[in-house]
Amino acid sequence: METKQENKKVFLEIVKQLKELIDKEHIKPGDKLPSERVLSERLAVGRSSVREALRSLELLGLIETRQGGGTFLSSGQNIQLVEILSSFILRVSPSVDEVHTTRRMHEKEAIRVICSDKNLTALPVWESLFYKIEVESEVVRDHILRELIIASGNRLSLKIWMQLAAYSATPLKKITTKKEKPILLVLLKSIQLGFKKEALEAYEQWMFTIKNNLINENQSN
Amino acid sequence: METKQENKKVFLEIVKQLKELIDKEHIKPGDKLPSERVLSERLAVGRSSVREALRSLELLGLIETRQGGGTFLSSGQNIQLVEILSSFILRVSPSVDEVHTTRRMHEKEAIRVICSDKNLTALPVWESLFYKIEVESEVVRDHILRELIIASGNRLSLKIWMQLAAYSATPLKKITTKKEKPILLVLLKSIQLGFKKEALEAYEQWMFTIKNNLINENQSN
DNA sequence: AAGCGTAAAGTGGTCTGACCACTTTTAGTT
DNA sequence: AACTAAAAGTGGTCAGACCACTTTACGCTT
Repeated sequence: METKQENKKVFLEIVKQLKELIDKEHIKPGDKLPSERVLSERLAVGRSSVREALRSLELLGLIETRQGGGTFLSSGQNIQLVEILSSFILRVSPSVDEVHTTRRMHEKEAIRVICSDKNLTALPVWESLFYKIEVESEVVRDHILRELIIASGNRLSLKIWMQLAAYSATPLKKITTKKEKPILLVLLKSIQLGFKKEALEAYEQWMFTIKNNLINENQSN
Repeated sequence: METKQENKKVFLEIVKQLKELIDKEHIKPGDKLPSERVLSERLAVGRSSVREALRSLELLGLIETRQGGGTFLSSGQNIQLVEILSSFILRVSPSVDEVHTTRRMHEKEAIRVICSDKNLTALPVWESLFYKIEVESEVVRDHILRELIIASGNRLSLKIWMQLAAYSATPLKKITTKKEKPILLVLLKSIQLGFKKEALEAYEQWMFTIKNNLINENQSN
């Protein structure tokens, strides 16, 4: 009677136990999971139930399966997710513009958070980026943005952003020295000083520059 | 030899066919899907394969299952997704604070977008909310926030927000007349006038009030 | 004829065993 | 030591059997 709370579906319970097993056995992305038959024995459930759980995780892109080989903890991204979710839930796949707007939202918020926290503005990564931009000049844009969001400390936001970034791949990935470089330096310097307003302005300028670059690219084609 | 491209896994193929079936038969959210046995016959596959596909979609929250009742196309939210995804990918489930911060981010951005667009500030829904708050006083907070994001026009942001909102269910769902009401009226009025700064300030005040309410609630226990 | 209660049918939940296709390992031969 | 073929391991799929639960249908009572 009192066990009604625990009366979850078995395959969901397996998903949960699978996660615990991964943690406990220190299975890392790319590593092999126990075979279906072994799992079914260890968890004392039927193989079909194990398969239902594994198939679910596969659709989510969390594991990869090779027939005859085994089941492996996934390492990379999972593009199917976005596609399936959007085709089922939204019924209309999100427009390019929506993805773009949403990822920009997360980036701007990261800047706001960082500028408001002295511990974050003093992070060594800003010096590092400074150096890379000024000397190497071969920095990928998304890398900088990623660092911003990582620094903001919101891992959930980072995860969402990575999904969006993977979805809206930018044609021009690396910075163009001429115009972008000075703007980026202003952005980073503003961040280091905690100048929120200035940082956001530089960010907007940066996005504007990127946009113009894209237009020029398209025209030359 | 040339069929190697189509050599997809059966359960993925079923997921695809299931989607087509839903479209073709005009199955709407809440409607019942054919039974597992029927599906297995119609698609000429084993019932276990059908189940693997259905269980996958269930984990995604796209369908709901009632034992003895049937399988239904999901209508509402799906909590599990965020939880499972984050627990597997992030390896650390997002803290309550992260979920909270992220959903607030989307709410604030919606306010910014709305205030910057005359077409949006003039939306009839603001009058409607105005009326509900002032007269009925029984409005659910999340409902107001949801309208904000809907109005902002970013369906993707809305989708993400709904996930987060479902995850961080607020104990106090309805507005408390005494303190919140005037703040909310300021918020809505500011939006109608396109006063971005004032609207955001009112929003922050609102969140502050809610936070205080929660603290008081906890103390009285 | 209407209402009710029970039996039957329908449906998801789970397990078992079997077979196939493919990969990895093992063992044996050269 | 290198190569090859057999064996073991593993995922992929199917069929059948029960169980627990819900919905439907039927027959009885009123």
